[in-house]
Amino acid sequence: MRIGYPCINRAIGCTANHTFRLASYSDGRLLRTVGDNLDCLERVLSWNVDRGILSFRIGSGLVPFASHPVCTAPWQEEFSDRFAAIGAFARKHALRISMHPDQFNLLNAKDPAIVERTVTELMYHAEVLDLLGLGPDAKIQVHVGGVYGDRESAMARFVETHGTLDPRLRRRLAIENDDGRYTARDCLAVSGACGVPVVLDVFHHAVHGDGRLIGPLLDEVASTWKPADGPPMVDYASQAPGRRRGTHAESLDDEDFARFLAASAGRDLDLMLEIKDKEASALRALALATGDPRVLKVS
DNA sequence: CCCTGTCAAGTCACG
DNA sequence: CGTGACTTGACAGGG
Repeated sequence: MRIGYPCINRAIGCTANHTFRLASYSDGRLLRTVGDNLDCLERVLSWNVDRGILSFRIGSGLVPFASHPVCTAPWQEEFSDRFAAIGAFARKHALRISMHPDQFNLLNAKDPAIVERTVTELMYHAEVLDLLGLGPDAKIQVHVGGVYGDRESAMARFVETHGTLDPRLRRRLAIENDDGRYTARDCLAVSGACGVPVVLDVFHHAVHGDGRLIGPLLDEVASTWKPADGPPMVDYASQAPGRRRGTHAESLDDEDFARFLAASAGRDLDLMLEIKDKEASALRALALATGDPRVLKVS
């Protein structure tokens, strides 16, 4: 199991998510920002590898405005060597890399213009992973999308659009159950219709699921992943105590995490910890999962 | 230097 | 009908 965290490392003191206002766009500003972001991404991956953290989700803001018409800078050519070097590092250490585009990406939107913008944005994500030279196990995980008052039709639209996607994108696409619209069962139905792998978010399943136990559900979800897709990806979080239901916890809940480990034992999967304190909880989860005695004694 | 309103994009629940 | 939440705050102007 490769454990990781999304997008941001709070310990190093750099961010790979530098951006700027659209109004202040210039090619120079964009290239400078992308260079800064790649510098930090490189540092984060290296920091992670040194500590045994082998999964990482790259933030969508790595190249700000990449899919916006304003973005005319040739960042792909400018940084192709740097992408290749970072990707080579990831392959050397067998890192599980993924991305998770923003919520306004809706492949099943009713408005064709929204679908078109979504495809452009998702193609940018595929381009980043291609430039890194990563295989199809480097996934782009999205939610199924909106319901629009008719779940069946909305799911059918997703399946139809999925069939029209550029193979460079389709081979990387995965869908994840969300916390209010599409359950894991819904995602499995969509997967059955078009073959897209399903990322199980265990917290979303707890907040908005059908009550099924995690173990059997993991087995069902795992069957949607073909060998080329890599081990199934699973997102984990726990409820923030006293906060509104569905809010992610600030730090790892040892007992909840231990329950997850017990329920998922013996299965090959890669785990993304969506906890607000990021790498700190990932390190603790890694220690708990591998039975590091120094940590186990404390808890 | 710190504070805070605002930032490309969409949907939906909630008050 | 306005606001917050969503995988993730960061930018930038004003005090």
